[in-house]
Amino acid sequence: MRLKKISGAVVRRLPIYLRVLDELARDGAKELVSSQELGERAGVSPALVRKDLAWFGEFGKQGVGYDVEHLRTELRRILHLDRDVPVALVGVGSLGAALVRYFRRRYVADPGFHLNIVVLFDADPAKQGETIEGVPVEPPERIPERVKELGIRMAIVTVPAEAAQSVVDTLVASGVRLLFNFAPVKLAVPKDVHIVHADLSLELQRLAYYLED
Amino acid sequence: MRLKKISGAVVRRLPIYLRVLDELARDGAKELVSSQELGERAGVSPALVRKDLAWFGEFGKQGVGYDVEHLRTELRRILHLDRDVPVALVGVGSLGAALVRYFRRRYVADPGFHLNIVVLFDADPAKQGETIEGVPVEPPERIPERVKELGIRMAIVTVPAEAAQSVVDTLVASGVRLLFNFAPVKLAVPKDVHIVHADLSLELQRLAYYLED
DNA sequence: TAGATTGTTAATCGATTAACAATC
DNA sequence: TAGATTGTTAATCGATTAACAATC
Repeated sequence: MRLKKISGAVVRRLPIYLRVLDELARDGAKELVSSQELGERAGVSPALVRKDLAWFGEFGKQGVGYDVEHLRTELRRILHLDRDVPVALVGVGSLGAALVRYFRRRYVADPGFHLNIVVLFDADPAKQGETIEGVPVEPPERIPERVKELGIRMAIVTVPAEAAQSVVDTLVASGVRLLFNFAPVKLAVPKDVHIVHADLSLELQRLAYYLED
Repeated sequence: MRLKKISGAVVRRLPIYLRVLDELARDGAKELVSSQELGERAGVSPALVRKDLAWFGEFGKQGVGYDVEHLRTELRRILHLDRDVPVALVGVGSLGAALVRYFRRRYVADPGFHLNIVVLFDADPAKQGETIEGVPVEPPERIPERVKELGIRMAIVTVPAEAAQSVVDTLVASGVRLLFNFAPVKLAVPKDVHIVHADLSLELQRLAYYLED
């Protein structure tokens, strides 16, 4: 039940807070954390930490701080990371394959990481039937069928730029609503579909701006 | 000569404009582009396009628009993408190797893409001496020496989280000022060092927020 | 109780949009 | 010239910070 629309800037910080809480829980030194310390570790001001969390409820105790375990549980719930989320990846080139390894290993090693790549798609027949980290590669024609079977609502797109829009259309038509796109193109999607762009070339180019002359 | 400090939000949009101009130049249909069309293709309002560009000079003609080739040249210059920029990559795991392939192929295929990965470093002796896309892998001990020899001011960091801070310290001490970091940690660096974080797990986790309940 | 820290409101800051005179 | 579009200023919007009463 979300009363107000939470801004993207706030949502972007939630996983950072969660990561800090995971570290605090792992080190186990303290059961409580203040907005001061949480902010310091997350790279955010204490006031903003309190304001961000207050959108979702009253998780702290005045004069005391936040209970690490409790806040962790709440943040996991808010982020829907309290249960497994099946994810598809389309485009098993070197970047796609690297991401499968990266996320699958994380999933296996970390019981708190509920994002699970369960199926891969690639148009290259030579790759179909292969597995990467135990996950099978299937032909793109099977996207609608498999997405429905597996209840997939999130997908990673690592196909070449020319193929991206058509792959995304198929994914969206099949019911996928959350996309993590690595193709260097602007994608057209319905308003209820969320896209995060990881445009690595743009990021590297933007760094070049800061080269001193 | 930069009179005002340009905000990060503006800098982030410059490579997007450049990409749109590259597309327009490739298609070759028009020599002129309006802030209206440039904005539409870049996903930005026309007013913001004009305001962003105006920070750097007067590139347009009233009543006419912007000359595609001229604006392209100017943006390349502003972004320091008018000449080759040598880049190092540290951490040749599957993600690092995938990025080398991705960026090297782009560099070879696209004469306008001046970001060139010229040296790789990895602590694994089994990888040292290997090459990826023709680029040699060397031991991290050689970072200071090679960075100086090659005049490197930009590096991509794809080492495990535990190793990231120490690698970054070495890079910075060797003269690197621009970092593209894929390790899921906050890094401490001097004020004159610029970091772009590509924290892929955080991005995927933030998408999960939008899973409907 | 006294000290600490939250949750929240008001003030500030910065970025985007609207509007329009200048001018091609 | 008339129409179009820039460059720029003022208005608006949204996000962050400062401040503090509430309260543990």
